Amino acid sequence: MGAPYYQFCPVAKAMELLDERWTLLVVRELVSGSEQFNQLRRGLPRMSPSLLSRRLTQLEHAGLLERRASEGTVRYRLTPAGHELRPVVEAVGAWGVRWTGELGDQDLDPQLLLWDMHRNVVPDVTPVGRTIVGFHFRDVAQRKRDWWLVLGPHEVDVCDTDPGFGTTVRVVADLRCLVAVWMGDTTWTAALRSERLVLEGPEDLRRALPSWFALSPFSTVPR
Amino acid sequence: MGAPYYQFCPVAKAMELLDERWTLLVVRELVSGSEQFNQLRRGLPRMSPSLLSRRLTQLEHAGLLERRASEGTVRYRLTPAGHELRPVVEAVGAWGVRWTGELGDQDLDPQLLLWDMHRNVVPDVTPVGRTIVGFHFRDVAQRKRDWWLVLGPHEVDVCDTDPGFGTTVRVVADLRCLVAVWMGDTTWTAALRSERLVLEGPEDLRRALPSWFALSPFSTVPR
DNA sequence: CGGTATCCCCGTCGATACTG
DNA sequence: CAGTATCGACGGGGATACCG
Repeated sequence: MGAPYYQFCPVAKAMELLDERWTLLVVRELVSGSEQFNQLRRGLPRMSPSLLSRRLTQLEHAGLLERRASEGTVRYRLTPAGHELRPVVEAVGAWGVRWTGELGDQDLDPQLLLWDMHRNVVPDVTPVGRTIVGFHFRDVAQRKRDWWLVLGPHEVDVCDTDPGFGTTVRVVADLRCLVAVWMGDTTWTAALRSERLVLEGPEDLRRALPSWFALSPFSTVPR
Repeated sequence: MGAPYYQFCPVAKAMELLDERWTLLVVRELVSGSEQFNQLRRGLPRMSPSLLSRRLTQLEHAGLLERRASEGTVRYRLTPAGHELRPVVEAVGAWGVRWTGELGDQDLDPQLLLWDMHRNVVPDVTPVGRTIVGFHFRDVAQRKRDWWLVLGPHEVDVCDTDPGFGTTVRVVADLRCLVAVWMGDTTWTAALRSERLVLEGPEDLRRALPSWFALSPFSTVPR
């Protein structure tokens, strides 16, 4: 599907598929649990829909995923072959954590952070009923400064406008700092102590909030 | 160095480097022990020298390898960061072995096979002194049909013309069959029994020859 | 929600030749 | 041995608009 290398080496044969731009990130999204087109888009905001569509078709033809339409929505699910790319994604990510260096400001996207966090809310640990977590990123441009996570009993939603239920707890932070916490480069505790991250709201909820989120799967990679 | 994804995800940051065409194959060659420019070229025959040069520069700037000139030759060596890509190469290759499907005729290059085999000759198992192993691929075009491996006491050379010392043992085979043996998709025994591979020469050497070569690192991947 | 349809540009890559 | 130099084509991908 990609350009051939004309080598029998399995690394070459695999990379004919995987070295095309965006491909492994699409796989990452699928491995992370996204199934619908627009879910994938939210995890890949800079990818054009036409290219996403093409990549999904390629992956389907390569036997890595199955496209299935049901109940008015289309779902993309990894096949066994696709699932076995998880170790590849993990190996690449683990290497990235260790050797990729400081993140540029360009890499710090609040939407991506919230999208990642929303998938990693720990059920049964969040308060009963609906909880609204507000986020305010002091160092980000106006338009992308404020976000909300609506933790419902059965699902979590990301909003870029006030959902209007009132905010239960508020996280005020430098985006870079919250990303560092999320990636495991620092801890909630250290971030709070440095005051680059502040929690606002009732004391018990402020104390509890860090436990509501599992960190990035790569936060445990030693560095 | 590659086009940015504008994501803080370590998979994305890593793939900015690794998703460019040829890059991971260059790393594979370095992991496999090649150090000099023209050694790398032999493992990447379809890659233009200018592109190889560019990739090496990129990898150097990314801190994955060190370029060192000594005694009139230039050597490229992986840094610790580069070495840690070995698990990535292995994961990609293991997936490739399992899910990449049948090889096309285009992928079967005798030169690459010989180059791979020459790096995996087991020392202390080959006969004392100089041994010449001839290869004749029945199903390959005239020009690339005959090859020789010169097993010396301290090095192994690949030749596409008769080195002229006389051939000790000769392997006559379908290229696809020998590749299958090399990749672990079949065994020397099965190949010999099927007569798609024939050994010519003194009986003791014919018996011993399979033990002279370690198979591809991916031959042990279960499938 | 789940995509197509264009359109154009720019950069990558491939091919080939050549050099210290 | 270890690369540069040059050049052209092509096609991947970004952007945007639009549709069922």
